[in-house]
Amino acid sequence: MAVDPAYFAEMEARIPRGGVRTRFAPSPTGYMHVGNLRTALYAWLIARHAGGTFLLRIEDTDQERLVEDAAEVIYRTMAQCGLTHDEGPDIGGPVGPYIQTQRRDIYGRYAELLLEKGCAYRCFCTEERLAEMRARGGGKDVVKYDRHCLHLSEAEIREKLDAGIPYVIRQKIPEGRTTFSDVIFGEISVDNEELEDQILIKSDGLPTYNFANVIDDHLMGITHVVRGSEYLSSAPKYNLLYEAFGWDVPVYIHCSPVMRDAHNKMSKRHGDPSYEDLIAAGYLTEAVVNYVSLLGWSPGGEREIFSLRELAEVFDIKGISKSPAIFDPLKLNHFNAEWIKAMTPEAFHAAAEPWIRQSVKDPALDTAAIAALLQQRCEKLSDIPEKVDFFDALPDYDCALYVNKKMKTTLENCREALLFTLPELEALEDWSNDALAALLMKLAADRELKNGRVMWPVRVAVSGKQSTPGGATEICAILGREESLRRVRDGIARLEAAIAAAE
RNA sequence: GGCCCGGUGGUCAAGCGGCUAAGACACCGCCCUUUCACGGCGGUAACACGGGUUCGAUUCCCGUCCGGGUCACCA
Repeated sequence: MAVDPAYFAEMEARIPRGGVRTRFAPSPTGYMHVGNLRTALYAWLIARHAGGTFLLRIEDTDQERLVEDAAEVIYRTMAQCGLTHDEGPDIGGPVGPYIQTQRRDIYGRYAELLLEKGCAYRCFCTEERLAEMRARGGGKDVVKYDRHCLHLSEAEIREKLDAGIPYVIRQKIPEGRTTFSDVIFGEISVDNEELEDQILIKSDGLPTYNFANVIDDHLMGITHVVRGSEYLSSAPKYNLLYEAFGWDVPVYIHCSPVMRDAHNKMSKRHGDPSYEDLIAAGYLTEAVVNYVSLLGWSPGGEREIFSLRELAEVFDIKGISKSPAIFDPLKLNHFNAEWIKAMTPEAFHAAAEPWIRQSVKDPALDTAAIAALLQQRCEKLSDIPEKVDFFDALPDYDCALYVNKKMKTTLENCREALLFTLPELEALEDWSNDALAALLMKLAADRELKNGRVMWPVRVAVSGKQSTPGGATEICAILGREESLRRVRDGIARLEAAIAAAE
């Protein structure tokens, strides 16, 4: 039971020194929400900006909440976002293992060390006794552990140990006041009276998050700890632990949460989107990363569009804000639209094609040409199917669509326009957008009409929709001669029926 | 409830004692235009409140209010 100094010396020797080291340490719940992604992103950016090391560690000490294959989602999300790690469970590294359940004996050893230093003690209290203690806690809402086991004698401890009574190891909080420093929040100081003798090692022998975190961050040489602000209140306890071990305290960066609205954090429970949900909803990874980076951080200038690489260049911890940020899907839409517009036509076509094909089944239709019309007009890829459904099949539209005040169109003049346009279209040899446009504009000019007087009825006839990506001629060019002419004739028939019905 | 933290337009935010208080999204209007978009131009809209400190407070201090976090053998 005596601690072995050589063991600790060896562990210390493994710690990489010099250079920035950050980590992302999720617990595998099978869900990577936007807040998690942002935390990972900031940790990654801090490391990359400094030319340091970024590592991934899986915190799976809660046996009751284990989710099958949950780590896969994390690996996948990180990889897709470009948040590459230099060390981690899948690729190893100098301070492994990187999965907490595989480090079990490490925590045990360090807990023993604390025991020997007199900074921790064994507690044999049962759940029942604890519950009782809280129950008779008087009028207080919250009751700290009463240190019932703090003063057990060696003999008593021995006796209980021999009897096989389960126990936990608790941190012994000293008297006084603890002050710690956070890059974002500055100096924070609390009275140790507020701190409980928290459990370090659970009765199942596994460490609590709080303990494992301190041990791992130290043994893995983490220089900058990035985590959510919900850990701000336990930071003093961490400091006390570092002090007890005689270790240097890392730089703390506590980030305020990403909110779904003014009162609630983004959460799985509320159905808020995970990274993968956003991708499935038609968002681009670049846009998500870009937008998320700006939720609670500002580069200072007026520029907002940044690639991951550019973010790594300009990222500065000082730009992280103290207050929570509400996730605004509308603004994400804007970033997505910007990233879509920035794509090459080829890249956009590749990304858009599956979405186009959701509603455009006819293999003869040119998805590249359709994509070209779409690129400036969609915010999310998921906007696409609804916008292009008319290519496949003309919807059963209402002739009221033909009447447009701004275009000065009526049922009658639309019928007239289609009637004089139809034979010209039938005679047109070059069925390209340019030729179609030249023809229709000439037809309008010959009659001293605004282009819209001809374009509008043709566009309505070939699309059957109020608005479309692309105008009359672009749609005709994509539909092809036969289908376009068929739809124009159909339009004439519909107009005649509508006019007859009106009379 | 105790303790900790926060509070600039609807949202994200710049600001760090002296500004007509940036910019972006959203919204509205105009222009462009073969629809819708894109683009261009313009507009509405904010320092939670009350005390100090100061020649001068959005900026510093105190209080109030509001909001968040935390007080587990969860992370």
